[in-house]
Amino acid sequence: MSKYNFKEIEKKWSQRWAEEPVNPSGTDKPKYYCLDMFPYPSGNGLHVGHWRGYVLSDVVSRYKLLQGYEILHPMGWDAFGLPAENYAIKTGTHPAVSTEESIKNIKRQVNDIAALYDWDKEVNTTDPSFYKWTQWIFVKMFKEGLAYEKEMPLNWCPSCKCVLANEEATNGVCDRCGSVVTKKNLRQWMLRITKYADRLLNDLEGLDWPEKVKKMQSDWIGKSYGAEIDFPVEGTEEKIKVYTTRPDTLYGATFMVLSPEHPLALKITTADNKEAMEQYIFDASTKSNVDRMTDKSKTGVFTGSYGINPLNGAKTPIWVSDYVLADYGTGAIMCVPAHDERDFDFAKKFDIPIIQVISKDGKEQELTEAYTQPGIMINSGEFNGMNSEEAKKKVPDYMEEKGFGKKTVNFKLRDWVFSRQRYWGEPIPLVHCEKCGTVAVPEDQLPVLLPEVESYKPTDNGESPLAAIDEWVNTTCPECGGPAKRETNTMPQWAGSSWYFLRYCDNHNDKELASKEALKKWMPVDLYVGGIEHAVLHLLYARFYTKFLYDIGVVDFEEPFTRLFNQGMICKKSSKDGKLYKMSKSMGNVVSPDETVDAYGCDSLRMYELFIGPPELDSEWDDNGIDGIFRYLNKVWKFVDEYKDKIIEPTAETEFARNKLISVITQRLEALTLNTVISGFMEYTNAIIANSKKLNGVDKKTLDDLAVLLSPFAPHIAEEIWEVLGHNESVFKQKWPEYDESKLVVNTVKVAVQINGKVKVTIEIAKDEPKESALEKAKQALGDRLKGDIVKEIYVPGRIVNIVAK
RNA sequence: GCGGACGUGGCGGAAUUGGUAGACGCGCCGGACUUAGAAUCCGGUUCUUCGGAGUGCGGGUUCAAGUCCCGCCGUCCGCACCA
Repeated sequence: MSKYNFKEIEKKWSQRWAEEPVNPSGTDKPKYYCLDMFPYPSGNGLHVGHWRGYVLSDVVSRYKLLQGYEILHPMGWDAFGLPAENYAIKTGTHPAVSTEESIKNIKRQVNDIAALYDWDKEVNTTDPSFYKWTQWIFVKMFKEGLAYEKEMPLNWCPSCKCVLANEEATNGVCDRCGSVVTKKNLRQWMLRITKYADRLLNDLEGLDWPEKVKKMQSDWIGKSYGAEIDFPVEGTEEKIKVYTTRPDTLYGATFMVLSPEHPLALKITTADNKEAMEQYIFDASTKSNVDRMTDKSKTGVFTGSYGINPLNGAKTPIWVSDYVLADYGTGAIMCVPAHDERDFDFAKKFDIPIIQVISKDGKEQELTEAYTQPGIMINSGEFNGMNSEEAKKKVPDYMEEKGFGKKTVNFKLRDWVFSRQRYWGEPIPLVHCEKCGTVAVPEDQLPVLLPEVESYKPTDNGESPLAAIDEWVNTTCPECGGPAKRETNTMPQWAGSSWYFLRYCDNHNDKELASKEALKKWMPVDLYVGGIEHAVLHLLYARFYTKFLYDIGVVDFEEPFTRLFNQGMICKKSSKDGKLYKMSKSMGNVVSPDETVDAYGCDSLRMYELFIGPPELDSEWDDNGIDGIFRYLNKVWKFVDEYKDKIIEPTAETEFARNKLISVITQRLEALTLNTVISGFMEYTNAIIANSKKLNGVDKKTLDDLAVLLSPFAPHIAEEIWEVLGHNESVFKQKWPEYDESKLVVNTVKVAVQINGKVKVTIEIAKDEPKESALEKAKQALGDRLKGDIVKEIYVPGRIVNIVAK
């Protein structure tokens, strides 16, 4: 008897597939585009956690292949970024060199997965033939007025020495390195993503994405409906525009607050408050995001001026406080302490009057905290007695009529800070000319190549290392031919990944980013698999890019990713403190796929990656867990070896087992409950083996179908078994087996018999046993355990008998 | 603070969506084979005082609840003064 020699089998088939790909391109079959989020080619290589998503997407790809689709399942490298650059600073190695080495190593590891990747379709964001088009898209955005330069206080990471987009600085820390982000006033390139806010929000609805991700995006976009209202400043010509979502509370406004950055903050401050105000504004400007967020105690300084409430003429003191954000709404608010928690805190601290204007029952109460619920309007002149939800609509109408304000919409989403002060990124293809201003590099001169530099070190003054290369910086203006200087900032890491999925469709094209036909054939992506960490960043940017390319007629769809799947992480107990962490070098809990493949083979690792737990949840790596899979594959191997020459005609029971296996695997695979697919394999191959023992043989169809069903999961052993069964053509040229529902019908079923809902015995009866006789048999089986008067009898055919007795 | 998800044996996890809780696997226990071990195979494995009890805790709806409702407790995730 031959042994399951996985090393030999896997070597044999990986060579065979390299010679003759099982997924030929250019067919007229329907398409299926299954995409992995492409990795950053880190020098650390892959661990078994990285495999998880790649195995999942490959299983789906191979399943679709067997269902008759032509598959696009590509892989590439998101290779710009800081680790290679930091390594260059330390060692002097050019990032391009270390990146290439990392790619070579990771590619070797990725090949171990035995995914369907067609390396002819590979993309690399740092390849000039790729970033030419990254720059081209930027030029298009620039020409459409979507890219603009602006000086403003920005998130600055003191460790990366680089500005960060809002999305990269959540919780006030740098997304990449965890350093506390500070503010720095800098002139930077911005992308007008806010122009797309409504579309980015509305189009979420039609996507087959995890609800969690959709919610994170819609929260990030943060649309709110409200009103802008003008408060004249008493004794001046100035007006302060405030934004509020609670116009119904306008009668309760007892003070106003400007953000420290508000242009009027100092201007309307009276002489005796000036010094304190200057100090406060200065302190606020040096406060980090983290401090501003974690310390929620209210501080502020009175300007000495008053605003006039346009609705009732009330005089409201104007304060300056850092709890009001400069870049949201108008940077100024009207404050209603009775109905807003933050305003309540502030009013209590600075002893400002609190006027209740909404009440639960229409009566005024002693408020110990802000009342934020809807209710009945009080103390509100002509609006008294009205429901506050109605007043929310009526007050803005009234204000509009009187010319005091208007209804508006606001978003939390900010424009995208797009320039970075680092070396290893795409140069922004712009030229600054004294005569012509800022000019885009003509499209036929792209790409603007990244030049060689002497030092990769970032500077503290917010300048890119590129700024030091005079011969590169100094150029001629493409418009007037006069002297000009190149833009020295580079693009953020996200630029290439915002459109790379388009390039896979037609990666050798040097005329366009991809041809219309290729895009039409493959896009949009049918299934996109990757980690939840990109819920907002990459996925939001990619959607924005796609919508822009749609608007300029490059693509004919508005959403790039039809279905999204976020796989969970694989964790392992740390050797340091015994607690569960995601795999990382620093926690000492990394399991290398190289060693695992060496010990158990690729097929076992692939199946264990799926078996480890529900694919969308984090799972714990168990060093012994893979043994169970390895035993299973050995068992299958032995079974085929033993029975391949003992072929019998199918019987009702072999047909039942075969059809059951097909139905279970297919249904669970469709639902992507892949952990239960594997347990389904174990359960029903056991049934098949038991049958075969009993009948001393197996029918041919069962063996064949088992090989085909197994092939997306354990491609090598499936292919080998398929050959052993006497077939010449690859198993991947076969059709996914279909099951016959009628073969799954059983005549007798085991039914639980309950007394008062507690199971006492089980009986075997006909599937469609009539109620009368089912109850009769149930009572018989219960015998004298059934006591008291029968109150009710329930019979669910095929399921349960329940007798209620008192 | 606000929002969301989750809580099932020693462990990872199943449960046809209200119908026999613990599938499948790990681990463990026993047996076979073996000089012995490894591997393999077979059997057992929620607890139990053998009456029963049991899906974080307490209530509720129902003939029937892991599943639905209400209230707690705990864990994880997202957002974080967005007016």
